[in-house]
Amino acid sequence: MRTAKLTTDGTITLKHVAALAGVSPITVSRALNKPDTVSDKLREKIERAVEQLGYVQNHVAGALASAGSNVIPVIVPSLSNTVFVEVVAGIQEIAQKTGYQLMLGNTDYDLDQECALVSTFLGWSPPGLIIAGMRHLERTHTLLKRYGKPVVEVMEYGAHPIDMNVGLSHYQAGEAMAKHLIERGYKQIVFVGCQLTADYRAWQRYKGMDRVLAKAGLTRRPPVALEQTSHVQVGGPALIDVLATQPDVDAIFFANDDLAVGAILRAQRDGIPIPGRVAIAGFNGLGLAELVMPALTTIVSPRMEIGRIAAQQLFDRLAGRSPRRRRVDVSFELISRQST
Amino acid sequence: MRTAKLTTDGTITLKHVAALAGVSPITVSRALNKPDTVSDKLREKIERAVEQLGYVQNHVAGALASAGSNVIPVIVPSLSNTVFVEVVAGIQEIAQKTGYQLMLGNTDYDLDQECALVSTFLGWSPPGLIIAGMRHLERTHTLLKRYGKPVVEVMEYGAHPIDMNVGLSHYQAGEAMAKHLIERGYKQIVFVGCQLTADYRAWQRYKGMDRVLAKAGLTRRPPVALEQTSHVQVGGPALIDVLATQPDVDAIFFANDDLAVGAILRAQRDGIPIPGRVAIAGFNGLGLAELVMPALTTIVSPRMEIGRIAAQQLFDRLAGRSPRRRRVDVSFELISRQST
DNA sequence: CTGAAAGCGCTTACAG
DNA sequence: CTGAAAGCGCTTACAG
Repeated sequence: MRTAKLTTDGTITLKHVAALAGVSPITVSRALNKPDTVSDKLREKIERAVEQLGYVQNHVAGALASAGSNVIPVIVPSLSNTVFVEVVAGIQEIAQKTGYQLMLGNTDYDLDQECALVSTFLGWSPPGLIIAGMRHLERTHTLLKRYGKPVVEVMEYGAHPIDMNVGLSHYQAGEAMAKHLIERGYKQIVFVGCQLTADYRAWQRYKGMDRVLAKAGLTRRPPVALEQTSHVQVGGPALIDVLATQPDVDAIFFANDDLAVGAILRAQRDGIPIPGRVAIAGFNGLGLAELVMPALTTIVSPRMEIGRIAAQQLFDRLAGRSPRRRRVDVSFELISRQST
Repeated sequence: MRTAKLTTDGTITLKHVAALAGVSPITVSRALNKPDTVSDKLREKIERAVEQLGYVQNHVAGALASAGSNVIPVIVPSLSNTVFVEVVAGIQEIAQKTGYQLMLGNTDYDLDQECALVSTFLGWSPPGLIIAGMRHLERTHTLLKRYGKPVVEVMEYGAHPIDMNVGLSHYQAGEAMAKHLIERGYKQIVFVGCQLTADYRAWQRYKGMDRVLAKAGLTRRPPVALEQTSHVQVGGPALIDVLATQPDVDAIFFANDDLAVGAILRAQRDGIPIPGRVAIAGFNGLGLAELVMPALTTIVSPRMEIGRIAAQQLFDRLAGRSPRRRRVDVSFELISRQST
């Protein structure tokens, strides 16, 4: 028997509102969820009752009864990387506008963790889900496939999405930067990144670069894979280290702008001429890239836009509109500046 | 009648698992939620059944039945500001460890939006809630008070928290920086920030600074309040503008490091000597601050730590432990570098 | 250690 | 436009 408890904890429910307004709970539910289906007079009376009692709708009960909620899980590998935060911000922007809420999961680049998160999140019967990346455990894949509701995989653009996909080809981005560096006359090019095993998108950029170097018959160096988490502080020491251990290197393609900016600031401090001694390129297109000296050559990825499009695709589907394209390549732009 | 639907959409429920394992649904529920209370034999049988059917627990139903969930709403004013993201990351770190999920809300510095978010979030019967800031609408305040579960207000440290509070005094931070600048011999000091009406924590820093200037008998200038969103790109133009319109200014206290770093990079580009022509100070303690030239004097706020402590306090309370202190002043550290 | 009953607070068809 | 009944899928006491 819970009746006693109900009386005790004083939760205000639909029934209370209904009683005060002198209507049935059903009518209250309708007045709240589909205002048009209720006469003006009743609606006003109900709104007053809601106000007076300070009634807060119980979405848990609502979700159970209607087998659906308006909470969208978003799963990303990291929050310390601006890139994912910006994607989340883009999703947020659209979600909030459309009346959806976000549930945030962070995998820390761990696929088991990702699987656990997906499983938990699906238990909330979300109307859809957004997840970063296209590499998942078999089990994660199965869960999402069987789930049967809209899923958007974001960040990279790939061949076999679970459902929908918004991103860019990191492989092509790597190719583009390699071509740029070769055009500028650099011949001894090395890739420097952090945690390249986990951050396989950075790895894809390396592979793209490597392919172009191979085709051009240039020296192919193994990537410099740093252990630390990527951070602006890491770029400087990495630069010094590369110059010491591989003195013939004439260009460094950093996995992201944070590292590259760190390297440029360090070079400036130490009086290492960029690009005279070594050229430096980044990836992401942070605002900072054009402010440092020399300004940084980088590839701009439209992160907010990825978030916005992903959310839009999801909500289009939820609204019954089928999105124009199931897969969206947002592409990228190489911006050549003084650092190369 | 929903039975038909159940059969149709093929959702796998506790009942299905129970049937396959040859036990009652209650036992399955227990095996999943309180494994110790079930005999090993049954538990294994049940786990196999779960695996075989690919059963995903329905948390919505669970939350309704037990009147509680493990999803914690976190409400912040912005996601484009690193500061809040870091707090969220800190919360995440602890939450994930403890088996809680985060529900993310973004108010865009709008108190009405904040109120709407609180109301919606409370409808999910969360076990607690974390919210940035201590200034809310009356209605928001009432909702949270009446809610009766743990609430942590983060970012600033203040006098009358709704429940718990973790942060630092921005007023004191402003005072500290003003004292530092005065000690260094600067006399014409101005505060520059973005959207100071909405970002009232920045405003508090200004007020703290202003108080110290007043006490020292120095010129009190109105703060330069920029309209744009705060961003590293905004700092440079702001610097140029201040030097042009208030040429006697000898020190600028920027509302945050992004602006200050932007200013320093611009000064470098334009050959404006820092701190010779004008001293520059920031707030936050970003990694970047010590890399620019000259290195930036700033105040370090322990953002991740705020998130961690807030989450810890919340979970302590949820676990029945009363946290050591209801209010935590995480304080700050002024780091004096070459820019002042 | 295991199970039958009741209930969580809503919404969804179905009538009127 | 409004309402009575049934049910969403779980968990919480209470027995055994």
